[in-house]
Amino acid sequence: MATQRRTKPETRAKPETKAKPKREVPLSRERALVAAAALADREGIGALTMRKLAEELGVEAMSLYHHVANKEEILDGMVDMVFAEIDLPRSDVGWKAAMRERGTSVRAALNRHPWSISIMESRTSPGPATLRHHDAVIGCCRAAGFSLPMTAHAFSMIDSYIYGFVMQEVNLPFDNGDDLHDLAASMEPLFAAGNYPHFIEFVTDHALQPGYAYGDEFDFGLGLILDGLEAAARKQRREK
Amino acid sequence: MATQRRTKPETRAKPETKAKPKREVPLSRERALVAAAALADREGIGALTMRKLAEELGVEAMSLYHHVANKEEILDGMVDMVFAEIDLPRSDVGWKAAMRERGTSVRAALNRHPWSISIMESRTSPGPATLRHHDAVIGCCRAAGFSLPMTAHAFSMIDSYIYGFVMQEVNLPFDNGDDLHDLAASMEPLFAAGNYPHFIEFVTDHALQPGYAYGDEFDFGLGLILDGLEAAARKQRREK
DNA sequence: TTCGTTGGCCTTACGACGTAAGGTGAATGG
DNA sequence: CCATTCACCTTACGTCGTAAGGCCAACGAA
Repeated sequence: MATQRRTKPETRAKPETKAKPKREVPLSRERALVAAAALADREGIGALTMRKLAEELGVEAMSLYHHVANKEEILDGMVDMVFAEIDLPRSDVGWKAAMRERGTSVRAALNRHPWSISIMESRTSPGPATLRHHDAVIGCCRAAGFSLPMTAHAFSMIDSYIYGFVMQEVNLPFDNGDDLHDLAASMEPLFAAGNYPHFIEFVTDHALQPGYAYGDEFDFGLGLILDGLEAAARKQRREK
Repeated sequence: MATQRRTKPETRAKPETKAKPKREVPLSRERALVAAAALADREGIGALTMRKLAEELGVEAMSLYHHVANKEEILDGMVDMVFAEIDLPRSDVGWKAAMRERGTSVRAALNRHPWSISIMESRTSPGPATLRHHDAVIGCCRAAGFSLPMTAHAFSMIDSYIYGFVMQEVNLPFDNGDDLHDLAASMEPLFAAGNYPHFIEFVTDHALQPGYAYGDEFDFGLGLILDGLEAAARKQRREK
């Protein structure tokens, strides 16, 4: 019938000969989101522009708008992709272990994609993976016998802690011991005046000591929160 | 040297007669920062541009660069202004009460200036008010007999929780019960498919109930954390 | 075969943005 | 009285998100 079908091998075989090489795989919302996340991982969220993203995909900027409404939608999609990476709480262990693992997984995902925490906080419409994640967390609490108010407490508290922790962790002005010492050196003049005595003691005698890593604080806090929630849940059950 | 004359009365007396009315109070870093914060409070951080800020001050955009190096420096200064608003922990009450009050004050300040949490996380060089605040918090813990590691735990944990909580609180897609119901209505199609059963139960049977306000969760979590820290500090002291 | 129609991608253009470079004019200090 | 200084302005550049519309290959129907 038609002279040229999409599947005709010759037309596919030598795309380079044409001025406009036919794309073997067409642009799509999914391809755009994956490329956007990869670009943000590699060069930072500030480098994610519609033009750069398009270039990455071998396309012009405006072509993206045939698959997403605007840049906001890309950011929304990226956040949802991060949530899709997070392990849902397991149902074959107690709620505490499940929540600990889930929290660790959230932290890991947000650290793998440091841009995510910064765009999460301006996004307002959760995607399906996000909803699935929230649903599983609530389900985990409910399965453990938490009342709805107690579930709200646990949900709010654990996630607040994780987000706040990662927010600080991701933005530490150093990535290793060397940077840390450089930073300390650069703050010397500030300290010279004798201000901030407790802060300087804390930094020099503790944070700068070999073996200290801020990230190690995470487990302490998460454990303390889970223990506290356990006690609160028990107490509430007793009073009921 | 006399860098600033400004006090000569006649020159100041009739500014309106000139084509270029002489500013009665000259531009300065401080005026710029105050105006920037006010503008961000009023129209959101997205509306804070060098041109709008300048206009606010009756000046052209480039004039700002005689008082600040760049926009980053303005953002840094704004964050420090917010820290300056926060009550330092009192020293005339126990550490727990002091920390509770301080936490409440932090939350209030961050809520008064919803843009602050979003720019805090990209800022890396703390200003004097920020350092003063951190110093006071560390000093409060130390005065209560906390070891340096315990101080690190408390500091990290409390602030992570507060920042994470405010980050969620500030970005709730609703400001009141009406918005909340609108939102719920808009999510109806998502729920119709029977997905997210726990989430929907949680929202309809708890979060949407009259009298529930997310902000009320704050005190529960802060209290639980402070109780947990108290127990941990006591235990550590016993083991020492 | 021919011929509209469709739809994926491109071109051009606009009004923001941050800010580099250099100008201008009034107050200052010699 | 004049040279200097300095606070503020003008102009301009490159980049951003994206509106509007064009182009062309692949298709369905005639």
